[in-house]
Amino acid sequence: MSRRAVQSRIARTAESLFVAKGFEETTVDEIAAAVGMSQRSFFRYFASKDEVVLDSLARLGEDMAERLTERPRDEPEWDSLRRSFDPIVERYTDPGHREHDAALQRIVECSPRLFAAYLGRLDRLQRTLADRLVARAADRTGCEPDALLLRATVGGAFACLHATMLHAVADPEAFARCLDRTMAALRPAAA
Amino acid sequence: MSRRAVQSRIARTAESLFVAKGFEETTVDEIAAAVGMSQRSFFRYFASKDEVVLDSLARLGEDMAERLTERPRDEPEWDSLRRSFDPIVERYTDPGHREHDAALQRIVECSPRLFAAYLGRLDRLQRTLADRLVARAADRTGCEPDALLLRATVGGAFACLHATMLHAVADPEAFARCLDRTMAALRPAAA
DNA sequence: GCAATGATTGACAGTCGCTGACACTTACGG
DNA sequence: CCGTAAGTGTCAGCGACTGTCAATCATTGC
Repeated sequence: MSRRAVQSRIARTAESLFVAKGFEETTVDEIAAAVGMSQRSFFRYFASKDEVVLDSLARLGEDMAERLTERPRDEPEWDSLRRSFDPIVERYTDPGHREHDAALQRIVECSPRLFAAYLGRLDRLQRTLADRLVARAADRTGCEPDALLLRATVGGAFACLHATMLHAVADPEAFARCLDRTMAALRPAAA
Repeated sequence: MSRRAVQSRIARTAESLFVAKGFEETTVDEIAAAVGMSQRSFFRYFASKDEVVLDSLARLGEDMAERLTERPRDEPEWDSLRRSFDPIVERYTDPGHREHDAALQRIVECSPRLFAAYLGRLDRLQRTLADRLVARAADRTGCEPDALLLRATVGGAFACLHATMLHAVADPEAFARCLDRTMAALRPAAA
Protein backbone atom coordinates (compact mmCIF):
# COMPACT_ATOMS: atom_id res chain seq x y z
CA MET A 1 0.00 0.00 0.00
CA SER A 2 1.48 3.27 -1.11
CA ARG A 3 2.23 6.10 1.23
CA ARG A 4 -0.27 8.32 -0.50
CA ALA A 5 -3.01 5.72 -0.13
CA VAL A 6 -2.34 5.36 3.59
CA GLN A 7 -2.41 9.13 4.01
CA SER A 8 -5.69 9.24 2.20
CA ARG A 9 -7.15 6.54 4.42
CA ILE A 10 -6.01 8.36 7.54
CA ALA A 11 -7.40 11.63 6.25
CA ARG A 12 -10.78 10.15 5.45
CA THR A 13 -11.06 8.50 8.85
CA ALA A 14 -9.89 11.60 10.68
CA GLU A 15 -12.24 13.92 8.83
CA SER A 16 -15.27 11.86 9.67
CA LEU A 17 -14.21 11.97 13.32
CA PHE A 18 -13.67 15.73 13.10
CA VAL A 19 -17.13 16.20 11.64
CA ALA A 20 -18.64 14.05 14.36
CA LYS A 21 -16.79 15.40 17.41
CA GLY A 22 -14.96 18.53 16.33
CA PHE A 23 -11.26 18.98 15.62
CA GLU A 24 -9.98 19.88 19.07
CA GLU A 25 -12.08 17.22 20.73
CA THR A 26 -10.66 14.46 18.54
CA THR A 27 -7.47 12.88 19.82
CA VAL A 28 -4.80 11.60 17.49
CA ASP A 29 -4.90 8.44 19.61
CA GLU A 30 -8.51 8.08 18.54
CA ILE A 31 -7.64 8.68 14.90
CA ALA A 32 -4.83 6.16 15.01
CA ALA A 33 -7.04 3.59 16.72
CA ALA A 34 -9.82 4.15 14.18
CA VAL A 35 -7.36 3.63 11.34
CA GLY A 36 -5.83 0.67 13.13
CA MET A 37 -2.31 1.86 13.74
CA SER A 38 -0.24 3.22 16.59
CA GLN A 39 -0.06 6.93 17.35
CA ARG A 40 3.60 6.80 16.42
CA SER A 41 2.77 5.59 12.94
CA PHE A 42 0.20 8.33 12.50
CA PHE A 43 3.01 10.84 12.90
CA ARG A 44 5.02 8.97 10.29
CA TYR A 45 2.40 9.93 7.73
CA PHE A 46 1.46 13.37 8.96
CA ALA A 47 3.84 15.77 10.66
CA SER A 48 1.03 17.14 12.78
CA LYS A 49 -2.66 16.79 13.45
CA ASP A 50 -3.24 20.02 11.54
CA GLU A 51 -1.69 18.61 8.42
CA VAL A 52 -4.35 15.94 8.06
CA VAL A 53 -6.80 18.70 7.24
CA LEU A 54 -4.45 21.15 5.56
CA ASP A 55 -2.81 18.64 3.27
CA SER A 56 -5.49 18.80 0.60
CA LEU A 57 -5.14 22.55 0.68
CA ALA A 58 -1.42 22.21 0.06
CA ARG A 59 -2.09 20.23 -3.09
CA LEU A 60 -4.59 22.83 -4.20
CA GLY A 61 -1.92 25.45 -3.62
CA GLU A 62 0.45 23.60 -5.91
CA ASP A 63 -2.21 23.57 -8.57
CA MET A 64 -2.65 27.30 -8.18
CA ALA A 65 1.07 27.98 -8.43
CA GLU A 66 1.23 25.83 -11.54
CA ARG A 67 -1.65 27.69 -13.16
CA LEU A 68 0.09 30.97 -12.53
CA THR A 69 3.25 29.87 -14.29
CA GLU A 70 1.19 28.80 -17.28
CA ARG A 71 -0.17 32.29 -17.80
CA PRO A 72 1.39 34.48 -20.52
CA ARG A 73 4.16 36.77 -19.38
CA ASP A 74 2.52 39.98 -20.49
CA GLU A 75 -0.91 39.30 -19.01
CA PRO A 76 -1.89 41.76 -16.29
CA GLU A 77 -0.97 40.30 -12.89
CA TRP A 78 -4.51 40.66 -11.62
CA ASP A 79 -5.89 38.52 -14.42
CA SER A 80 -3.18 35.91 -13.98
CA LEU A 81 -4.03 35.69 -10.31
CA ARG A 82 -7.71 35.35 -11.08
CA ARG A 83 -6.89 32.45 -13.40
CA SER A 84 -4.72 30.83 -10.76
CA PHE A 85 -7.81 30.75 -8.54
CA ASP A 86 -9.64 28.63 -11.07
CA PRO A 87 -8.79 25.31 -9.36
CA ILE A 88 -10.66 26.53 -6.31
CA VAL A 89 -13.61 27.68 -8.38
CA GLU A 90 -13.71 24.29 -10.03
CA ARG A 91 -13.70 22.55 -6.66
CA TYR A 92 -16.58 24.70 -5.51
CA THR A 93 -18.67 23.94 -8.55
CA ASP A 94 -17.79 20.26 -8.84
CA PRO A 95 -20.58 18.45 -6.98
CA GLY A 96 -18.24 15.55 -6.28
CA HIS A 97 -15.90 17.66 -4.18
CA ARG A 98 -18.17 20.46 -3.04
CA GLU A 99 -19.80 18.71 -0.13
CA HIS A 100 -16.56 17.28 1.19
CA ASP A 101 -14.69 20.56 0.82
CA ALA A 102 -17.47 22.44 2.56
CA ALA A 103 -17.18 20.06 5.51
CA LEU A 104 -13.43 20.62 5.56
CA GLN A 105 -13.88 24.36 5.45
CA ARG A 106 -16.32 24.19 8.36
CA ILE A 107 -13.82 22.16 10.38
CA VAL A 108 -11.09 24.71 9.71
CA GLU A 109 -13.24 27.70 10.55
CA CYS A 110 -14.52 26.17 13.77
CA SER A 111 -11.06 25.73 15.28
CA PRO A 112 -9.15 28.99 15.78
CA ARG A 113 -5.90 27.09 16.06
CA LEU A 114 -6.46 25.25 12.82
CA PHE A 115 -7.74 28.35 11.11
CA ALA A 116 -4.56 30.18 12.07
CA ALA A 117 -2.47 27.36 10.63
CA TYR A 118 -4.56 27.62 7.48
CA LEU A 119 -3.83 31.32 7.23
CA GLY A 120 -0.17 30.54 7.65
CA ARG A 121 -0.30 28.21 4.66
CA LEU A 122 -2.16 30.86 2.66
CA ASP A 123 0.55 33.37 3.47
CA ARG A 124 3.28 31.00 2.34
CA LEU A 125 1.39 30.39 -0.87
CA GLN A 126 1.12 34.12 -1.44
CA ARG A 127 4.87 34.43 -1.05
CA THR A 128 5.38 31.73 -3.64
CA LEU A 129 3.04 33.35 -6.14
CA ALA A 130 4.51 36.79 -5.51
CA ASP A 131 8.00 35.45 -6.09
CA ARG A 132 6.92 33.98 -9.40
CA LEU A 133 5.34 37.25 -10.44
CA VAL A 134 8.53 39.07 -9.52
CA ALA A 135 10.58 36.66 -11.59
CA ARG A 136 8.11 36.96 -14.45
CA ALA A 137 8.20 40.75 -14.41
CA ALA A 138 11.99 40.75 -14.25
CA ASP A 139 12.08 38.37 -17.17
CA ARG A 140 9.73 40.54 -19.19
CA THR A 141 11.00 44.04 -18.47
CA GLY A 142 14.65 43.27 -17.84
CA CYS A 143 14.80 45.55 -14.84
CA GLU A 144 14.11 45.04 -11.16
CA PRO A 145 10.33 44.95 -10.53
CA ASP A 146 8.56 46.45 -7.52
CA ALA A 147 8.49 43.44 -5.19
CA LEU A 148 6.51 45.24 -2.50
CA LEU A 149 3.78 46.22 -4.91
CA LEU A 150 3.56 42.74 -6.36
CA ARG A 151 3.37 41.20 -2.90
CA ALA A 152 0.56 43.59 -2.02
CA THR A 153 -1.22 42.81 -5.30
CA VAL A 154 -1.12 39.10 -4.54
CA GLY A 155 -2.37 39.88 -1.04
CA GLY A 156 -5.22 41.93 -2.45
CA ALA A 157 -6.26 39.14 -4.80
CA PHE A 158 -6.17 36.65 -1.93
CA ALA A 159 -8.23 39.05 0.15
CA CYS A 160 -10.90 38.83 -2.55
CA LEU A 161 -10.61 35.06 -2.57
CA HIS A 162 -10.69 34.76 1.21
CA ALA A 163 -13.67 37.09 1.59
CA THR A 164 -15.55 35.26 -1.13
CA MET A 165 -14.84 31.87 0.42
CA LEU A 166 -16.11 32.97 3.80
CA HIS A 167 -19.11 34.54 2.15
CA ALA A 168 -20.02 31.71 -0.20
CA VAL A 169 -20.34 28.87 2.31
CA ALA A 170 -24.09 29.39 2.16
CA ASP A 171 -24.26 29.64 -1.62
CA PRO A 172 -21.55 27.71 -3.50
CA GLU A 173 -23.25 28.27 -6.84
CA ALA A 174 -22.57 31.98 -6.62
CA PHE A 175 -18.87 31.49 -5.86
CA ALA A 176 -17.44 32.28 -9.30
CA ARG A 177 -19.77 35.21 -9.79
CA CYS A 178 -18.97 36.67 -6.35
CA LEU A 179 -15.25 36.22 -6.89
CA ASP A 180 -15.34 37.95 -10.26
CA ARG A 181 -17.40 40.81 -8.93
CA THR A 182 -15.12 41.33 -5.94
CA MET A 183 -11.94 41.12 -7.98
CA ALA A 184 -13.36 43.54 -10.51
CA ALA A 185 -14.12 46.01 -7.73
CA LEU A 186 -10.69 45.72 -6.10
CA ARG A 187 -8.74 45.62 -9.35
CA PRO A 188 -5.69 47.90 -9.14
CA ALA A 189 -5.71 50.68 -11.71
CA ALA A 190 -2.12 50.04 -12.78
CA ALA A 191 -2.49 46.31 -13.39
CA MET B 1 0.45 45.05 42.07
CA SER B 2 -2.14 45.29 39.36
CA ARG B 3 -2.84 42.53 36.91
CA ARG B 4 -1.71 44.71 34.03
CA ALA B 5 1.60 45.45 35.75
CA VAL B 6 2.27 41.76 36.33
CA GLN B 7 1.47 41.00 32.71
CA SER B 8 3.85 43.70 31.63
CA ARG B 9 6.59 42.31 33.84
CA ILE B 10 6.06 38.82 32.47
CA ALA B 11 6.03 40.11 28.91
CA ARG B 12 9.28 42.05 29.34
CA THR B 13 11.03 39.08 30.90
CA ALA B 14 9.71 36.67 28.30
CA GLU B 15 10.63 38.87 25.37
CA SER B 16 14.22 39.20 26.48
CA LEU B 17 14.37 35.42 26.73
CA PHE B 18 12.81 35.06 23.29
CA VAL B 19 15.36 37.43 21.81
CA ALA B 20 18.18 35.55 23.48
CA LYS B 21 17.10 31.96 22.77
CA GLY B 22 14.24 32.11 20.31
CA PHE B 23 10.53 31.59 20.91
CA GLU B 24 10.24 27.84 20.48
CA GLU B 25 13.41 27.20 22.46
CA THR B 26 12.15 29.12 25.47
CA THR B 27 10.08 27.12 27.93
CA VAL B 28 7.26 28.67 29.89
CA ASP B 29 8.87 27.03 32.92
CA GLU B 30 11.91 29.17 32.20
CA ILE B 31 9.81 32.29 31.82
CA ALA B 32 7.95 31.60 35.04
CA ALA B 33 11.20 30.93 36.89
CA ALA B 34 12.76 34.11 35.51
CA VAL B 35 9.76 36.12 36.66
CA GLY B 36 9.71 34.28 39.98
CA MET B 37 6.40 32.52 39.85
CA SER B 38 5.06 29.06 39.20
CA GLN B 39 4.16 27.87 35.73
CA ARG B 40 0.56 27.66 36.86
CA SER B 41 0.52 31.35 37.72
CA PHE B 42 1.98 32.24 34.35
CA PHE B 43 -1.11 30.74 32.74
CA ARG B 44 -3.28 32.82 35.04
CA TYR B 45 -1.95 35.95 33.37
CA PHE B 46 -1.64 34.68 29.81
CA ALA B 47 -3.89 32.11 28.26
CA SER B 48 -1.03 30.77 26.17
CA LYS B 49 2.62 31.31 25.45
CA ASP B 50 1.66 32.95 22.16
CA GLU B 51 -0.36 35.59 23.91
CA VAL B 52 2.67 36.99 25.68
CA VAL B 53 3.91 38.22 22.34
CA LEU B 54 0.56 38.87 20.65
CA ASP B 55 -0.96 40.84 23.50
CA SER B 56 0.64 44.14 22.53
CA LEU B 57 -0.69 43.59 19.04
CA ALA B 58 -4.18 43.16 20.45
CA ARG B 59 -3.98 46.57 22.09
CA LEU B 60 -2.75 48.06 18.83
CA GLY B 61 -5.74 46.46 17.15
CA GLU B 62 -8.08 48.17 19.57
CA ASP B 63 -6.44 51.48 18.76
CA MET B 64 -6.97 50.84 15.08
CA ALA B 65 -10.62 49.95 15.54
CA GLU B 66 -11.10 53.10 17.58
CA ARG B 67 -9.48 55.25 14.92
CA LEU B 68 -11.79 53.83 12.33
CA THR B 69 -14.91 54.73 14.29
CA GLU B 70 -13.62 58.28 14.63
CA ARG B 71 -13.51 58.80 10.89
CA PRO B 72 -16.35 60.69 9.21
CA ARG B 73 -19.18 58.58 7.87
CA ASP B 74 -18.92 59.77 4.31
CA GLU B 75 -15.14 59.40 3.95
CA PRO B 76 -14.13 56.80 1.36
CA GLU B 77 -13.53 53.46 3.10
CA TRP B 78 -10.03 53.19 1.71
CA ASP B 79 -9.01 56.49 3.29
CA SER B 80 -10.62 55.58 6.60
CA LEU B 81 -8.68 52.33 6.61
CA ARG B 82 -5.46 54.16 5.82
CA ARG B 83 -6.09 56.45 8.80
CA SER B 84 -6.83 53.51 11.05
CA PHE B 85 -3.32 52.26 10.24
CA ASP B 86 -1.83 55.44 11.67
CA PRO B 87 -1.18 53.92 15.13
CA ILE B 88 1.13 51.41 13.47
CA VAL B 89 2.87 54.08 11.44
CA GLU B 90 3.40 56.05 14.62
CA ARG B 91 4.89 53.04 16.36
CA TYR B 92 7.27 52.52 13.47
CA THR B 93 8.48 56.12 13.52
CA ASP B 94 8.60 56.54 17.30
CA PRO B 95 12.20 55.75 18.24
CA GLY B 96 11.05 54.73 21.72
CA HIS B 97 8.98 51.83 20.42
CA ARG B 98 10.63 51.10 17.10
CA GLU B 99 13.49 49.02 18.37
CA HIS B 100 11.32 46.98 20.71
CA ASP B 101 8.59 46.42 18.11
CA ALA B 102 11.15 45.37 15.53
CA ALA B 103 12.44 42.76 17.95
CA LEU B 104 8.89 41.53 18.51
CA GLN B 105 8.26 41.37 14.79
CA ARG B 106 11.41 39.35 14.30
CA ILE B 107 10.31 36.91 17.00
CA VAL B 108 6.93 36.48 15.36
CA GLU B 109 8.33 35.98 11.89
CA CYS B 110 10.90 33.45 13.03
CA SER B 111 8.34 31.07 14.49
CA PRO B 112 5.85 29.69 11.95
CA ARG B 113 3.49 28.66 14.72
CA LEU B 114 3.53 32.12 16.28
CA PHE B 115 3.28 33.78 12.90
CA ALA B 116 0.16 31.76 12.12
CA ALA B 117 -1.39 32.84 15.41
CA TYR B 118 -0.52 36.41 14.49
CA LEU B 119 -2.30 36.02 11.16
CA GLY B 120 -5.30 34.67 13.03
CA ARG B 121 -5.43 37.81 15.13
CA LEU B 122 -5.10 39.95 12.04
CA ASP B 123 -8.03 38.15 10.47
CA ARG B 124 -10.20 38.71 13.53
CA LEU B 125 -9.26 42.37 13.48
CA GLN B 126 -10.25 42.59 9.83
CA ARG B 127 -13.64 41.12 10.68
CA THR B 128 -14.11 43.75 13.36
CA LEU B 129 -13.19 46.62 11.06
CA ALA B 130 -15.31 45.25 8.23
CA ASP B 131 -18.30 44.94 10.56
CA ARG B 132 -17.90 48.56 11.55
CA LEU B 133 -17.69 49.67 7.94
CA VAL B 134 -20.83 47.69 7.19
CA ALA B 135 -22.65 49.35 10.08
CA ARG B 136 -21.33 52.74 9.00
CA ALA B 137 -22.47 52.27 5.41
CA ALA B 138 -25.87 51.05 6.54
CA ASP B 139 -26.16 54.07 8.80
CA ARG B 140 -25.24 56.44 6.00
CA THR B 141 -27.17 55.02 3.06
CA GLY B 142 -30.09 53.50 4.90
CA CYS B 143 -29.97 50.34 2.83
CA GLU B 144 -28.08 47.06 3.17
CA PRO B 145 -24.42 47.52 2.12
CA ASP B 146 -22.31 44.99 0.20
CA ALA B 147 -20.71 43.13 3.10
CA LEU B 148 -18.61 40.91 0.84
CA LEU B 149 -17.11 43.86 -0.97
CA LEU B 150 -16.37 45.69 2.26
CA ARG B 151 -14.73 42.60 3.73
CA ALA B 152 -12.57 42.30 0.63
CA THR B 153 -11.73 45.99 0.77
CA VAL B 154 -10.54 45.65 4.37
CA GLY B 155 -8.56 42.59 3.32
CA GLY B 156 -6.98 44.52 0.48
CA ALA B 157 -5.95 47.33 2.77
CA PHE B 158 -4.47 44.85 5.23
CA ALA B 159 -2.63 43.18 2.37
CA CYS B 160 -0.96 46.53 1.72
CA LEU B 161 -0.16 46.89 5.40
CA HIS B 162 1.12 43.33 5.72
CA ALA B 163 3.31 43.56 2.64
CA THR B 164 4.71 46.89 3.75
CA MET B 165 5.48 45.59 7.24
CA LEU B 166 7.36 42.60 5.86
CA HIS B 167 9.17 44.86 3.44
CA ALA B 168 10.07 47.67 5.83
CA VAL B 169 11.92 45.69 8.47
CA ALA B 170 15.14 46.85 6.88
CA ASP B 171 14.08 50.47 6.53
CA PRO B 172 11.57 51.68 9.14
CA GLU B 173 11.94 55.30 8.04
CA ALA B 174 10.38 54.49 4.70
CA PHE B 175 7.39 52.77 6.28
CA ALA B 176 4.80 55.52 5.89
CA ARG B 177 5.97 56.34 2.38
CA CYS B 178 5.86 52.69 1.29
CA LEU B 179 2.42 52.18 2.82
CA ASP B 180 1.01 55.26 1.09
CA ARG B 181 2.50 54.25 -2.21
CA THR B 182 1.17 50.69 -1.99
CA MET B 183 -2.28 51.76 -0.88
CA ALA B 184 -2.44 54.32 -3.66
CA ALA B 185 -1.59 51.63 -6.20
CA LEU B 186 -4.15 49.13 -4.86
CA ARG B 187 -6.87 51.69 -4.25
CA PRO B 188 -10.23 50.39 -5.50
CA ALA B 189 -11.74 52.54 -8.22
CA ALA B 190 -15.15 52.66 -6.55
CA ALA B 191 -13.96 53.73 -3.12
C1' DG C 1 -8.36 43.57 67.09
C1' DC C 2 -10.56 39.78 65.00
C1' DA C 3 -13.03 36.74 62.19
C1' DA C 4 -15.28 35.80 57.83
C1' DT C 5 -14.61 36.32 53.03
C1' DG C 6 -12.79 36.43 48.56
C1' DA C 7 -8.80 36.72 45.55
C1' DT C 8 -4.10 35.01 44.51
C1' DT C 9 -0.93 31.53 44.56
C1' DG C 10 1.87 27.03 44.54
C1' DA C 11 1.96 22.18 44.29
C1' DC C 12 0.45 18.19 42.10
C1' DA C 13 -1.52 15.25 38.86
C1' DG C 14 -3.11 14.52 34.44
C1' DT C 15 -4.14 15.17 29.20
C1' DC C 16 -2.59 15.88 24.67
C1' DG C 17 0.57 16.84 20.79
C1' DC C 18 4.81 15.37 19.40
C1' DT C 19 9.72 13.19 19.28
C1' DG C 20 13.62 10.01 19.89
C1' DA C 21 15.32 5.43 20.56
C1' DC C 22 15.11 0.66 20.02
C1' DA C 23 13.55 -3.75 18.83
C1' DC C 24 10.91 -6.50 15.62
C1' DT C 25 8.90 -8.03 11.48
C1' DT C 26 8.37 -8.25 6.61
C1' DA C 27 10.01 -7.93 1.85
C1' DC C 28 13.45 -8.04 -1.40
C1' DG C 29 18.02 -8.69 -3.79
C1' DG C 30 22.34 -11.19 -3.83
C1' DC D 1 19.90 -18.31 3.02
C1' DC D 2 21.56 -14.03 4.54
C1' DG D 3 21.80 -8.98 4.76
C1' DT D 4 19.61 -4.97 4.15
C1' DA D 5 16.02 -1.66 3.99
C1' DA D 6 11.53 -0.11 4.95
C1' DG D 7 7.56 -0.03 7.99
C1' DT D 8 5.77 -0.72 12.49
C1' DG D 9 4.83 -1.05 17.74
C1' DT D 10 6.40 0.06 22.30
C1' DC D 11 8.17 2.87 25.59
C1' DA D 12 9.95 6.82 27.63
C1' DG D 13 10.01 11.57 27.70
C1' DC D 14 9.31 16.73 26.79
C1' DG D 15 6.48 20.82 26.65
C1' DA D 16 2.01 23.29 26.52
C1' DC D 17 -1.91 23.51 29.04
C1' DT D 18 -5.83 22.39 32.60
C1' DG D 19 -8.33 21.00 36.87
C1' DT D 20 -8.10 20.61 41.67
C1' DC D 21 -7.03 21.57 46.27
C1' DA D 22 -4.97 23.61 50.05
C1' DA D 23 -2.51 27.54 51.83
C1' DT D 24 -1.88 32.37 52.05
C1' DC D 25 -2.94 37.09 51.82
C1' DA D 26 -5.66 41.24 51.78
C1' DT D 27 -10.17 43.22 52.54
C1' DT D 28 -14.24 44.04 54.77
C1' DG D 29 -17.54 44.11 58.46
C1' DC D 30 -18.12 43.78 63.29
